[in-house]
Parts: sequence; structure tokens; C-alpha cells
Amino acid sequence: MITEMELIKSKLQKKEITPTYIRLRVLDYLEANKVHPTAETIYKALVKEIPTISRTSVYNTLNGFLEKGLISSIFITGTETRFDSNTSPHHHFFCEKCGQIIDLDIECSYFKKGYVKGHKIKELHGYFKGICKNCIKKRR
Amino acid sequence: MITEMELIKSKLQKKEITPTYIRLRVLDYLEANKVHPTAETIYKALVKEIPTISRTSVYNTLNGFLEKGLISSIFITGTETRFDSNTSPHHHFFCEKCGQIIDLDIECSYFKKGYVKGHKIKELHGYFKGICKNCIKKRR
DNA sequence: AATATAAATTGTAATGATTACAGAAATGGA
DNA sequence: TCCATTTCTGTAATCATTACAATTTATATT
Repeated sequence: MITEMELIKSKLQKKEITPTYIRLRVLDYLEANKVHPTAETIYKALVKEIPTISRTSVYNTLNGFLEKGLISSIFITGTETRFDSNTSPHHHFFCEKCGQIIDLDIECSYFKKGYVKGHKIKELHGYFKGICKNCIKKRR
Repeated sequence: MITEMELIKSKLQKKEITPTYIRLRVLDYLEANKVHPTAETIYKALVKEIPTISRTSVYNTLNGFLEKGLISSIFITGTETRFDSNTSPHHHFFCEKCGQIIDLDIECSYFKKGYVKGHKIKELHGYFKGICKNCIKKRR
């Protein structure tokens, strides 16, 4: 039987990232909290259990993961970067009411083709702003 | 015959923004330079001709325009906000080689419908990263 | 196990874009 | 002209993120 942490460890190794304790915990946090947290959110959550962890280590770790393509990052709010353990190209929905960022499993024909108007596409970044399904219900 | 500045002035008035000299010049700059400049770029360009202008005024002016829906802003590079006098929903292409941000006149079926997966859409933000048409040519 | 070497982590200071704020200047009536 | 309001300016503050040097930890070698 494989433990959760062993699974996380193998994910790091697959991307040739030395699996240190901090790296395990940061990736574990991202996999367990798919709400697109900020570096600060991750730091605050981890420092409770790892009192010696530094903010810089969280940033370094996340940047390392990004470089190796283990995670992705999104800018939506305009102030902070948010992180996502999901690296497959997908869209997001930002709810103006509750602030939630929801993953959207939708397709983009241009991305599938690999080109738009003659430009070669490498990355897709798409998000909508509006009122989420849940907040529409609540208003009634 | 209507001068360019009179046209800019009427655009401000249509959005109920008092047309001051700085506001005229900022909007004029955005209309003449459709390359999605940053606040700093606009400031540096304008300060050459209006030596008394302050950076804060440029920021205030741009934020005022944004609130009134006269311009739009995009966040692509991760460091600075870029401004666009084009407020109709459209996509962008960011070239990793030359750093250019190109407007894309393409359609999004979800945006047209007004909803994605039950969430009400108010704004569309879409951009691709890759190598632009021009830079592909140059490489040969 | 001890040592040497490299890698990872930490804490503080710096950076850079943006905003807050208070005072100065300009504007538009009465 | 005087007053009130709006606009503009300049400096200081803020906040996320990065730079960097010092410390700690891990790894390999003897």
C-alpha cells in the first residue's frame, strides 16, 4: 500500500525535483487544496505545523515547481499570484461575490489547433469574471 | 472640422468624466499607442511634454477611466498592469520573444451565451502565450 | 564516523508597482 | 473677487515578491 506522501514524493521525482520535506508539504498542500491559494496562504497554513518554515522557502519552492512544470500559476485578482497543481490547460471563473476561483473544464478551438492568426500558441490563459452558480442561488 | 482633441474630449464627456488637460492627454496617448502600455510608459511619454505631470496623476487618471469603463486593463506579464483603450471584449497574444501584446479578434462561444457551466459571465479575459507570427519568420 | 562538498533553507533587506494622503493649484460659480 | 469644489502633485507607505548572505542540512568519500 502506497501512502499519500509516497505518491507526492514520486510526483516530485518524476519531474527531477529532489523531494525534501518542505517540497513534499508544499505540493501536498496544493494537491489537497485545489482552491488556487496564494503563496501567503500556503505559508500560513504550513507554518502552523512546520514552525521553522520561511516565507522565502515557500516562494522558492513554488518557483521551482513552476520552472519544472509541476504546477501552474494564474493572475486574476491583480494583486497576487495564485497557484494550481493542475497543469493541464484549463479556464477559470472568478466570482466577484464570493471571491472563489472555479476550474472550468471547457475547450478552446484555437488552443487545440496550436495557432491563432498565425501565432504559435504555447500557453492558454483564460478566465471569466462574474457571479458563480452558487451566489446566483443565494440572491433569490 | 473636428480636431482629434475634440474627439477625445467628447469621449470623456460621454462617460461623464470632466475633460481636464491631463485626462485628455492620457486618453489621447492610449488611443494613439495601442500597444497596451504600462502606467510608467505613459508617464514617461507624457512627462516629456508636460514636465509638471506626476506619476500619481497618471495612475489616478487611469483608475478613473477604468471605473467609468472608458478603458480596460490586462495583467499578463505578472509584474505590471497594462492599459487598453479598447473596451470591447477581446483576446490577447503575448509573444515570449519580442514581448509584444497583440490584439486578437476572435470569438468565444461561452461569452456570447453569457453563461459557462451555470455561472453568469460579466467579463472575459483571455490570452495566449507563445511566439508571434513575426518572430516565427525572423527565426528562419 | 568524520570530513568535505553541495544543496536547501532561513531571515533580512531590497525592489518595484501601486496607493494613501495631505497640501498646492486650478476651476467654476455666486 | 471670494469661496467651495475638484484636480493635481509629491512624498511616504504598502504589499507581494525577490536578492542575497549566512546558516543548516543532506550527500558522498575516505
